[in-house]
Amino acid sequence: MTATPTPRVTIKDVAARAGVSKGAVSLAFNHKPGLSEATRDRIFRAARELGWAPNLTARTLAGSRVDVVGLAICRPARLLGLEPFYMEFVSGVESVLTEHSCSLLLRLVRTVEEETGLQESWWRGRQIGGSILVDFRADDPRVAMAQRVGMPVVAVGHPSLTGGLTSVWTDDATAVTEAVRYLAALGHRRIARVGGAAALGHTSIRTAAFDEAAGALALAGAWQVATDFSGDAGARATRSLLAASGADRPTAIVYDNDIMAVAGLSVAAEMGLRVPEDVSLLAWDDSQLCRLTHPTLSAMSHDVHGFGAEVARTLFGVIMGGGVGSHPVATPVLTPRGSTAPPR
Amino acid sequence: MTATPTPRVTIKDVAARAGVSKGAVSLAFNHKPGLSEATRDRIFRAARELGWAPNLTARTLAGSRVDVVGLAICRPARLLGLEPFYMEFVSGVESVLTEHSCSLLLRLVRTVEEETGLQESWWRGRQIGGSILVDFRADDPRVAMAQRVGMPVVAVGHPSLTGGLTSVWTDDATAVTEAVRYLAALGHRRIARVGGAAALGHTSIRTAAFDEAAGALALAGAWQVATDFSGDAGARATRSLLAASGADRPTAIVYDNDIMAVAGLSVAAEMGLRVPEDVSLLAWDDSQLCRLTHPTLSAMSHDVHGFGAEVARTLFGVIMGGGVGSHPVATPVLTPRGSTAPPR
DNA sequence: GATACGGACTTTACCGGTTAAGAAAACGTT
DNA sequence: AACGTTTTCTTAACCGGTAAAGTCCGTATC
Repeated sequence: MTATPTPRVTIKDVAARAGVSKGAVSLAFNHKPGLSEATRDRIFRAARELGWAPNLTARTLAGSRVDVVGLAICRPARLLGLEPFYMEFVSGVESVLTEHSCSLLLRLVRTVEEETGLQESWWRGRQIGGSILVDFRADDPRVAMAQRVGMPVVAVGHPSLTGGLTSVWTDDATAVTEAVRYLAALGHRRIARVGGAAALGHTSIRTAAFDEAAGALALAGAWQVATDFSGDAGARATRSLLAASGADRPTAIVYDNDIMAVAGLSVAAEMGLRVPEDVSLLAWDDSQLCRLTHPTLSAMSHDVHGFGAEVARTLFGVIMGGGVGSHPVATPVLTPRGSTAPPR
Repeated sequence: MTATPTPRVTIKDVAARAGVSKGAVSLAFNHKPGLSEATRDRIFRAARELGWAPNLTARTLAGSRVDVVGLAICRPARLLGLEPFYMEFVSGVESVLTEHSCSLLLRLVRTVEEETGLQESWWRGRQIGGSILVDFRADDPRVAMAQRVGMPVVAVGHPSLTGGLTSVWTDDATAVTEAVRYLAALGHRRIARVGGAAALGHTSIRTAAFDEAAGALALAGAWQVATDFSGDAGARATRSLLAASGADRPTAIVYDNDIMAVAGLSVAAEMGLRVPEDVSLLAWDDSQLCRLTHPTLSAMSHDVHGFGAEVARTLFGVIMGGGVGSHPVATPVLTPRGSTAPPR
């Protein structure tokens, strides 16, 4: 297997076998007019016999459409494996790509700058026909890059962050407000939020919305902590929030993803606090995980798979030259389960 | 953004600006000898000024190395999002690919046949320089295909399944035996195993090993159930196992992944059984999840991230023309936590 | 001063397709 | 029968690089 001499079959071989020119084979395989049914058949038969399929690299170079879309994720590799969100998002994206016989070019990067360079070189090198941009931050360099080089992209994030790019987003602000209102309606007056990475745009949006909601409801206590989305960070944050006593301790905590909520659940148990009697917990994203814990986790439920699919569909629209604009998708909907109740 | 005319900068432009031929630019960018330092500098300066980087598609077509590796996963998109295993595996693979400025071409497929065709066309089309094959089953068609076309691949699976392909695998049989012995040593005589998809090769290996271990230890009861790896299936299986009473009920359950173990934990709680007093649970893979539950989950711990990294390293070896053979990696190691104890 | 040689580039022929323009045969018209 | 149209294919020029072979030139050798 070391350097097995692979006898690559090319269009020339097929042409020779069918007794026609390269051009004819190309016409046949692209279903273009200008060939008789008879020759078309002969060509396809020859191709089948030789087991030939057009070389996509050459096809791409010659200027036709590229059937690969890019996705670069800017997060340490180790952390990524722990987050259900991305895998589910990717699976949603894939579900649509597959219908179009399109593949996903995936790459983990360390910084936004690295991603910006990568995306640009993917595009310039015709490696991709378009790209999905995620994890926007304020003044994101990818906005200008995409516009400068004219790369078809879909930005996953609020329009305020994604500039003039076509965007697909969920209304995080409204969802946060709803979460807080729900807990307040249950009677909670001291509410905390364990947020995600502070650098991310959607984190700031949620943070601002939380502050505003807390103010509007005149809560007696409102805390916010930033984390890196990991379960460990969620556990630490929960531990320090619950370590306080009396009026300094929140009676309800909202998490920015579900892995942290699971961690919070376990910290509460370990500290001898009952959920939801002593403290209410509310997760985000709502992967299957939330239904597997005991008590089950109430969550701001969000169809991440469907979200990914919608992003992919929108990208195809953009690549085809349409679908530009801002595409809000369904706001996460509150799904009460066993981890939220009125405070004692 | 619809169809922005992109002024693509090519090697010709750079050559013109530097006042040299295309060939010279190519030499400079591939760090090949035959150019004076002065021209080299001039070329790089010109390239920088024009913001040029070599077009990878063209470079690939011209016959140099391809910096993309393939991975097709044969599983319904929806299910994939739920499994921590793959995301962690992918993140491990990525961590090594990134070092080599290499990207991953990912695609979900429905059947092994579809994957076989896809992999072959990726290879023939020079879309990839090599590929990672996962989820082997008996008489897998990918083995013959890879050998026939001479595609560099690394097969993730036991050599008995992967034919003559270079393989990276963990010793599932030994691990299962160890898991059963451990539970038996704690005093358990009735042990169940909630396994994965029956069609997968490593599932059969584990199933056989469990049977053998159960026989060798002359257990009073040994059950095995096949699932689709989902938490729901794990919950169902657990519920039916624990519904029995007395001598028909297992006192310990081994799961084939951790999501099912988490589900099992919650089912036990819901049925009023205490873990580990009434029933011991043992997870597999051991993602972060196992440390986030309460009680924490004992597991056959397996560095999935490192496993992915090793697979990627091996693939690079194969692509370079070496590293052929069978590469066993560390056997999952038993990590006792809070979910296992002697039966009452 | 003719010969050989090595360094610095340029030329040119691919890689495997696509596609515009051209040519030969088949067809319909008057 | 002469002439314009189609239909059916072929030719040849790209796409943007790589790499082997060729050219030119300054210099060391005898």
